[in-house]
Amino acid sequence: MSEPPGRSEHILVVDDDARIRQMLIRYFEDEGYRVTAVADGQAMRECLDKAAVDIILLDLVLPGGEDGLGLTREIRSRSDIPIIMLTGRDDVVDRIVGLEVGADDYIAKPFHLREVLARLRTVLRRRQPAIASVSGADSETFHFDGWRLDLARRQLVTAEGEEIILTTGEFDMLAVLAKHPGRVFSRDVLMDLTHGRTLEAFDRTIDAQIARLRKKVERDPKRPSLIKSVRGIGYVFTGKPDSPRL
Amino acid sequence: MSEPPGRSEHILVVDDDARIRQMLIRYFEDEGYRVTAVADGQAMRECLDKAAVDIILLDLVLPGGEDGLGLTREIRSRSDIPIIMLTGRDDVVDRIVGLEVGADDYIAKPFHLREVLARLRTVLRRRQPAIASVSGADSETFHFDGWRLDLARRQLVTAEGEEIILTTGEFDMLAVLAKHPGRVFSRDVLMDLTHGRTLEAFDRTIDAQIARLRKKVERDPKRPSLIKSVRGIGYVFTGKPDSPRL
DNA sequence: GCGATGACGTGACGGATTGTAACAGGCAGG
DNA sequence: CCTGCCTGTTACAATCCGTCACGTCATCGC
Repeated sequence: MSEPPGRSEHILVVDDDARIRQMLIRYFEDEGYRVTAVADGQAMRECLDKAAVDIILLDLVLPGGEDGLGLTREIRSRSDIPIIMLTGRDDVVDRIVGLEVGADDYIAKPFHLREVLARLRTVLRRRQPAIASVSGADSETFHFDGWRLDLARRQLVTAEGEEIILTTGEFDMLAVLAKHPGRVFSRDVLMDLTHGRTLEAFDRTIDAQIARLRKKVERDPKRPSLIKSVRGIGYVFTGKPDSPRL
Repeated sequence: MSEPPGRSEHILVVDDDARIRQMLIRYFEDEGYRVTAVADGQAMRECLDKAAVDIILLDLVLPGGEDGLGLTREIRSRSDIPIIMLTGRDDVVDRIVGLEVGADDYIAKPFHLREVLARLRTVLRRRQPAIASVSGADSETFHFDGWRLDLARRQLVTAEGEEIILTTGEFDMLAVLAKHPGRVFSRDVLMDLTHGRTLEAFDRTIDAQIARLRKKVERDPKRPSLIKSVRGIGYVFTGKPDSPRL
């Protein structure tokens, strides 16, 4: 609750909407933070070059051909500064991609200022490992049965070196499962993690997506070896993790 | 709904909202569980120190600077107690992080009590290798009579290298038995371990499942050599463990 | 030994769960 | 506006497995 006495945290806001910048500046300065607000990626770089920044609030969509995802990747390539992404309400895909690219959290617009404050404090407090494993430059690549699943490039390559083209939804599903081999995911959890919404009764969305995914990645979709069903529960990734880097 | 005879599972609830604690206590005690409910991380530690706990329901956000993620990490660093995290509806990030940090499952608030019960039983029954399996410790493979039972991949391979396709229920049954060669399991225990529920009178569920399993894994199902019956008691796994891979 | 009794094996049935083809709405790209 | 891809939905097929029914077998008292 109390401020760190020595110095206050420095927040960098990147958003092209002047009203939002103004609103965030006012609110967080009232809360005792130092705030710098800029409108685009170039100004962001300049700020990062000359001032110490503790956390970045980054709008996902920016004018001038740069978007938050690219900027996040850029920042992550050389720094661990916590990043909270501001996204549209329903950009579930972007959120997941954002996390994979190295953002620490996101907040959907429109947001309540109190919520932003809460998330910001959480991220600052949490900082350390958490997503840390994700933030490693290209370390987010999974190897199993000779296959390679590259989260950054969003591509899947077989043991024979052939790339398998997956749709966005298929890739997200596979990514969630492959990240936790041996873990049984319920359909609820899968729906939440891949779609950001809750499962309705008699909802076969997950099943259909799994079937389509199996048709692409399983040698014999009738006898899956990578993704197995667990009756009454959900699905589990049963690929055998290789020792990475071979 | 009779009590599990010997002992009941001990649930530790960690939530700062007294109403939620009260609600969970009442419901789970009615269901025959023992419940301890505390409000913060410190109380949680004290409880863990002095009592045996079977599963933890952990609120993600807690007062006093500690949150569920940190506590989960802390618990995981020294124990495998199953953890179910209680999260706000939209904290997708925290859920993902939660799973990565080692939680076994999560439930979004507000929740239905029946749902909590279902998840809890699932987790208790299927204590997941969670992150542990990622490290490549493939100790979760059993070898007997030249056969190989791979728990992570959920597959059974004969001495001739042929895979035998088992259903979810068959695999779970075989896994329980094969983990403890020579130990006689009563039907009650098998029902509990494979279905998470107690055996009703005149319930032939286990027998049927054993019969189906034998038909797939026994050379001569009439004269079983892997899974033998113990009249009046239950079943015992009599496969000869090989020295695992030399 | 012999029938009674109870335990176990197992085929069959059907409700529930899962697989999947087909369709259509939505959306991006032209 | 058209076109093609993606994906949620629907309907139906396949599978799983709890239950029932009946047959066999072990055990026991006589």
